[in-house]
Amino acid sequence: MTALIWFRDDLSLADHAALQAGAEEAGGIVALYVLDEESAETRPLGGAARWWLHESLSRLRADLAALGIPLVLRRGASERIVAEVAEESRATHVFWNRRYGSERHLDARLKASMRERGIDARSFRGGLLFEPWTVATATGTPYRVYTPFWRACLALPAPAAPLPVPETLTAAALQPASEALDAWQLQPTRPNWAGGLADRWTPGETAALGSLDRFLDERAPGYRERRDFPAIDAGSELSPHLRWGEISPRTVWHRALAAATETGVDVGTFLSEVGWREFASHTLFHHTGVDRAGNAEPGLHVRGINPQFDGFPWRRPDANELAAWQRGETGFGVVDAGMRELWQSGFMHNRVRMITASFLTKNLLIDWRVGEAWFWDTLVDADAASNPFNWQWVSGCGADAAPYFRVFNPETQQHKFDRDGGYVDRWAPDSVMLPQLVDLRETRVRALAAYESIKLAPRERSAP
DNA sequence: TCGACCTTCGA
DNA sequence: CGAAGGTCG
Repeated sequence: MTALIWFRDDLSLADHAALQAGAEEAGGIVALYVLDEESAETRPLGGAARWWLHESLSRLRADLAALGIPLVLRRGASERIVAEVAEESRATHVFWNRRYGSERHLDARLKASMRERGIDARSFRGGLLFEPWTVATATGTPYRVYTPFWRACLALPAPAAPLPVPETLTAAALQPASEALDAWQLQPTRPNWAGGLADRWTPGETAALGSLDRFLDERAPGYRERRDFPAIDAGSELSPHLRWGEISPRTVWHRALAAATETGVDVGTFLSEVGWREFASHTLFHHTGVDRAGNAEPGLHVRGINPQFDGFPWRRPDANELAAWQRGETGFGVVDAGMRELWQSGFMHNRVRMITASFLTKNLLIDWRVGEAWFWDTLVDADAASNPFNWQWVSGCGADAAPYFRVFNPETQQHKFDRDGGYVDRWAPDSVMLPQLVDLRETRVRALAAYESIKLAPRERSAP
């Protein structure tokens, strides 16, 4: 009896339901990771995510090796590879933890074809606190507004306690050959880029737990008051670890509540941020397919949730403007600091993400998907649900009827949240010398007019 | 049905 | 303090 455990967005040994089931039910384990850049349902990884994946896989491989289990690495279309590896190892069981985006359709097909061959193929709870089909309004529809969504989640039975790392694992006798991790060339070729990522981040399960503990010990007490100021390191920095399932949200949830009980610290605001991650994934689950394809335009990978915005008069991206935004050379300090923090470290402070996104979509009037694609490529925490969701939220074309007239003013924001200039000085001290790319007042008026145009006559607009 | 409400605001 | 318009119960 051999269980093939297919690792995907769950690169950990703790709270891994599929691995736990394999340890309990089968005599031997085969651990597999598939780099799938072929299937239509998977979105090709961005550069920063590829770097993270390389590091995370090498740590998972070491952690598994310490328990006597090799990690088999294969590249190709998931359905073909999993079938091949199951065959090569004479697997009787194939177990995995659920995914909730478009990939779940691929998973469903694979499960059916495995079962046809008499293999016990099963999926287990994945990287969410609540299964998306358990959260709905009184009329059974998906929530479109965050606050009632999260209230409903909190009224559900608490998420299951995280599972421990299995105490004993036995390697299956037949271990299929693995490709070499280095041969996948996940590391960026651009000199120095990976250096900036490595300076700030340590991927892997051990580091993830360390970040959570440090956050709960040191940062949670002041989190609510300090989190909006980008010059202060007030966040948990857990987002890339959650993205790859190096830590599960159930572990975060239960440890946070334990800390609250122990020390009385308020973790409500922090868990509510985990709630936003949850909301994005649930929303994507209910708008199946928007995370993939459907775009004629090259480089844009996602569709919008709200069809009313299909005819929105975005300006054709001016190459100079777009480059100035990407490089952090707009002449607006907090925008430039944010964009350079992103490029140099693979991350951007949450509030600054909103400011830079508002600047691109409102002041430059460039399609949110252009910015989404840049963030996808450069963020270590780039997530197929959260990234498009948050871009649409900021640009006012998400599921909720957002107040589109709410245009962030980067100067006002900088004055409010970086008054002492700590953040701008750290990342873009020369920004003050640069000419400002746009007139904030004129471009604000222009954006409001554009939004007005689809509101008044959504059907009269011709397709772009 | 209807009223309270909507993460992150600009002026 | 006003800026829409939809969501939710």
